[in-house]
Amino acid sequence: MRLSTKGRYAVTAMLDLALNGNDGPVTLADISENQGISLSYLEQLFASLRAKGLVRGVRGPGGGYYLGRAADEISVADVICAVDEWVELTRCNPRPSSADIQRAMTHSLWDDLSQQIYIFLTDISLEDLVRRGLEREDRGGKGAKVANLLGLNDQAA
Amino acid sequence: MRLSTKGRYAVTAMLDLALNGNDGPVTLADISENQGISLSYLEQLFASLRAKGLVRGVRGPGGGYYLGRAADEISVADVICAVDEWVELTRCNPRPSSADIQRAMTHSLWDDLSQQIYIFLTDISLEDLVRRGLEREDRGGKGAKVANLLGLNDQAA
DNA sequence: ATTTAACCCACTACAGCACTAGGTTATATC
DNA sequence: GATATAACCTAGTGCTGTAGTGGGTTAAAT
Repeated sequence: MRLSTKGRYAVTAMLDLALNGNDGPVTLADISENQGISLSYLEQLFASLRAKGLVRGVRGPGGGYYLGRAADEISVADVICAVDEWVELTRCNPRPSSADIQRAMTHSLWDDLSQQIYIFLTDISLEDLVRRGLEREDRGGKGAKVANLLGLNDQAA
Repeated sequence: MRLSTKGRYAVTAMLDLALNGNDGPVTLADISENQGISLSYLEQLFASLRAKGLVRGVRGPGGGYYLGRAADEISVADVICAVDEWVELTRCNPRPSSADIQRAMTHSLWDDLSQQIYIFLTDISLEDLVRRGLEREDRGGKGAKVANLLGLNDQAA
């Protein structure tokens, strides 16, 4: 398991789709402006996402991207794995020294942890994130929350 | 939250200390050989770990490193945060456009997730990892497990 | 026919990872 | 006290992956 800015970009872009995909497809140009990511970099990310069936592209004018499945059927782990492609080769020496054995020990313990993180992220869907975010908007609605996020409550917006 | 090979190196090195720290301090030279990490890189990592009090160095011959606290008092999050130092700057524009607002939305959702992962890793101690690993050695003891890890069960070791 | 926007490919600037190579200090041993 | 050990420190460097630029082509709507 790996967790980098690349994964974050992918997840936030997917959240963008989840939030705005209801009224037609979302263009990469929109996401690029929303998220402040370059268009071509997004194209690379979405090529990976598309290969895993996580998004569906619609060509031509009025086109863009939809989520490939329902938001509650796409886990955070799905998205991160799609763009990160870790191969994690644990090569085994034919004649292991005691150092090799130590390495295998700690490495296997790390793998356990990695597996636990993976399972954890598998259980969180895009829908979960969106709903949990919306739940905190009891008072004031979406605008107030965003304004609060931006630290705008005491100034003009 | 960030999760890279650097964090993995730090955690496996700390696990090395947890496993071998009972009979005297562990030298970085040992860890370097065990884990296949360069000595100087380990020194850099341990400088960070030392700064956070996660390890305690003993100088001179027979010296090395101990864990700074008991293994059940050191979480995986502690270790990863010590070496990764993510600053995560979320700058706010004085006059936010609708794109800024979209960005703040998805960014805050990501932060929620990041927070959840952090809490998750805070609840896992080095002791947990070691014990959980040892628990699977019911049959055959440590040697058999390691041999199995190395795929050695059918060949000479 | 033209425009839109997905889709594709090659190349490049940059940051952080991991290493190399030199030091200096503290301490145990002879 | 001389010596060896191993922590501790600093500067520099190659490498890998990130993120971007700049060109394309294809499919579909107008």
